[in-house]
Amino acid sequence: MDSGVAMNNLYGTLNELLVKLFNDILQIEEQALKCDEFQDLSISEIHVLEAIGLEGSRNMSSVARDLNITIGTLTIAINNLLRKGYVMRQRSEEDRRIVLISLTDKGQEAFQHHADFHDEMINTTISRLSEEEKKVLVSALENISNYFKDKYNLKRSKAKTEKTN
Amino acid sequence: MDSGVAMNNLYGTLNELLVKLFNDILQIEEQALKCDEFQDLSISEIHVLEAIGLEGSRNMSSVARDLNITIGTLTIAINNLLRKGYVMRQRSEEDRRIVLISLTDKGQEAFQHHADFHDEMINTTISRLSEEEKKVLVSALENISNYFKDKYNLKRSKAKTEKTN
DNA sequence: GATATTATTTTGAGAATCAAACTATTGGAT
DNA sequence: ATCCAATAGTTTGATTCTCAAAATAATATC
Repeated sequence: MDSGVAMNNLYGTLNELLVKLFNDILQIEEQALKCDEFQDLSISEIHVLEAIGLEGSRNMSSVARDLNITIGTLTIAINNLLRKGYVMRQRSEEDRRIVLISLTDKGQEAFQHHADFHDEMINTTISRLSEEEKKVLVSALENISNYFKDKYNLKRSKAKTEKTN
Repeated sequence: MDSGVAMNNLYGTLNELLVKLFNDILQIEEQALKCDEFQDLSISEIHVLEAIGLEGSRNMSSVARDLNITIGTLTIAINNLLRKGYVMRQRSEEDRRIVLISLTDKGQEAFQHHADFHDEMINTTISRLSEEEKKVLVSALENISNYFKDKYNLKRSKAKTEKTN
């Protein structure tokens, strides 16, 4: 609520920092993407590539579920990624209703590029923190995460290996 | 999810936590919004209300800059918020080119509702940390934030020290 | 074989966004 | 004073992301 009590500026500081970091990361992800050879990919599209993953083919439904978008939305995204040469689409032989999608070589490169960005961001962050800071940071983030999970019952995207088919 | 956090696997833990938190926060913000009386507000629109703020009027340019959107985009958002009764719009008397926008009572209530969500999130996090840990967390986040700001030259949205309430 | 179920695509619509063209106002320079 | 450049916003046209609902196609069930 309105937290009228004392409220040393720790609260304000922390709130500001988190909001700032959140905005920053969104911007950075966007920026890190656009600067390179994969300029024709949007953030959403990168997330689709991420969800498809490097290992083999996945069907539309499971990928859409992981991304928390409808299959219709995914169909459109895949159409575009297909046109740009990042993914392949083929029908399953066993069950011809099912559409299997997978990354092309180009798609795998884009995937890797994005993964590298994540790596660098995390590694650089870690390297700048003391051992104690690392512990506290992880513990604080776990706290927030658990609090969220309890309080709102979230649909978590891809928590498991998702081979239930 | 192990809370033991072997430090050698810190990278994976942190990466996972961040990705998870990101998805969560987006979903929760949406959800926390929709559940209540302000169902006709989107996340983007709430962010506009946030940027306008409780204190007096602001002009279009500065709000757009804070939100990292074009003035044209903001014009459209303001048109809708006006129609729904969340904001007021009037031209400045001193310089009639300038349009001043501010929150109506209803807009202020929506602002506060969103601020409460933030409050609760932060307070819950803080309350589980010791004094020492609080300091460490702030310092760690500041460290990361500054690194980002330096490395990518980010357009920062409103870093003003404002108190919620 | 008829019907129900499943997997996906298509269609129609609505936000959010941008760039570029346009309007209105102000501030200088002559 | 008048004309021109700069500034502040709005409008327009287009694109992307999204959903819900209708349509299509394949499989499963009875």
